[in-house]
Amino acid sequence: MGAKAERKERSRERILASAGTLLREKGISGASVAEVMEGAGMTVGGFYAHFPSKASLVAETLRDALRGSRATLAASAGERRGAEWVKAVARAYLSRQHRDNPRDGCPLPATLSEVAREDAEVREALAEEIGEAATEVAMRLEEAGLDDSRDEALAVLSTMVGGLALARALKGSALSDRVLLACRRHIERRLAGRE
Amino acid sequence: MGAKAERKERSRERILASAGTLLREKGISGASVAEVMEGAGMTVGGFYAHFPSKASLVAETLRDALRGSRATLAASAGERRGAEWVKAVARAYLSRQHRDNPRDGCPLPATLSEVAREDAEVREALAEEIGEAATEVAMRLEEAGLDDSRDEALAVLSTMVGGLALARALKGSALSDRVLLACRRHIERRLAGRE
DNA sequence: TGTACATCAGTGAACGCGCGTTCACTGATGTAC
DNA sequence: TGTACATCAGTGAACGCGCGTTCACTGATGTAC
Repeated sequence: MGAKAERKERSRERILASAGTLLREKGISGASVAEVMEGAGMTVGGFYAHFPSKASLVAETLRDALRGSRATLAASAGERRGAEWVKAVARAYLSRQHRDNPRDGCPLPATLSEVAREDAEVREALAEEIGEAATEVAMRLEEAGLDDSRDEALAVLSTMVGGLALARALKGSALSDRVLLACRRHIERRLAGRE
Repeated sequence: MGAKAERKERSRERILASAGTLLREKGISGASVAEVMEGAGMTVGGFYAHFPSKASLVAETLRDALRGSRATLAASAGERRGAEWVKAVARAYLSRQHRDNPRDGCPLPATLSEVAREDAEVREALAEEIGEAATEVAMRLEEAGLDDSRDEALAVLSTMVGGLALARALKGSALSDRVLLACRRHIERRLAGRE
């Protein structure tokens, strides 16, 4: 690969990084192509040398950001296994730190409502990533000896995403902290007495 | 009150009804003032005789739609009490019927991500309505003999909203039905063995 | 190795469009005498 | 009861603005001989 192609590849990564930040902070409609490109140190026109449309960028960014977020969360659970791993991930996900710093976290709470109205391309990207996340959680729940571990994993993911999105929407109210704590406890209780 | 004031009041209700439908179907950014007014049988300009800004309309509509949705759900649980009431509400909320007909349901799954970025006015409206919904659910959980009933209520609400929003975003994938079912079962298990 | 031509990532201005909001206006309703 | 004036809900066109996308152009990199 020549120097030209390498430069292009690096530009593409800067675009995805910029889009990742903006998507987490402002959602899909709030992340304009012009602002994404500005964040990547370029001007609007260049965008279409990298992506055929905004929808395509959103699909790719969602995939990228979800994988990144999943890796960060897994790292925060460290060497734990089974129920302890799931509890550690839930604690990190449903933390004030995560609520107050969208740009470093999971892109879902900021985009979930909008994804439902996006092209199939975007929804398929989400479906694949959610499927993998559910598999990862289900594995730990199985270690913990739970039945129907995949269904439990999907319910735990729903509670985490719903709880964090709700806590963000309620910021400024006493309910916000309460929702985070309530969801954390709820998940912990479901796993009480498991290894 | 004269005929003029009555007419105005009826216009206001038509605006709120139109905004309610559009908010549930297209979210906040997708419900334009012009389209809301068209749905109410009027032209754009008249809007500002009823509301000082779009944010104000959104706050009022959210309140109105959340109350309406709460009443519908309560009706679907009928005369049930305690754990049975909560299970019936969760079944109705996390149904394919509700997932596939946003316009007749809860406005939260379609707007949650966006509300976090709205004015304090909108977020306060949400906080009040969520507070009341939590109180209503907590009452039934207390009847069922659960400890920390208010926290459990907030967690159940988070799971319902998160699960339905996720199921809508995943529409077209096999995961969509699975998420609905998983969240329903998860809530039922939490209440297993309660009256 | 040096020269001529081809490629194409990125620029910057422009496109049509829909947004929230403003405003001069109209005409039916309400009030004063 | 009848007439003259005031009010104000709603109209329809316009405002400035930001959106996603297009396009003629540029200049550095790559290729051919």
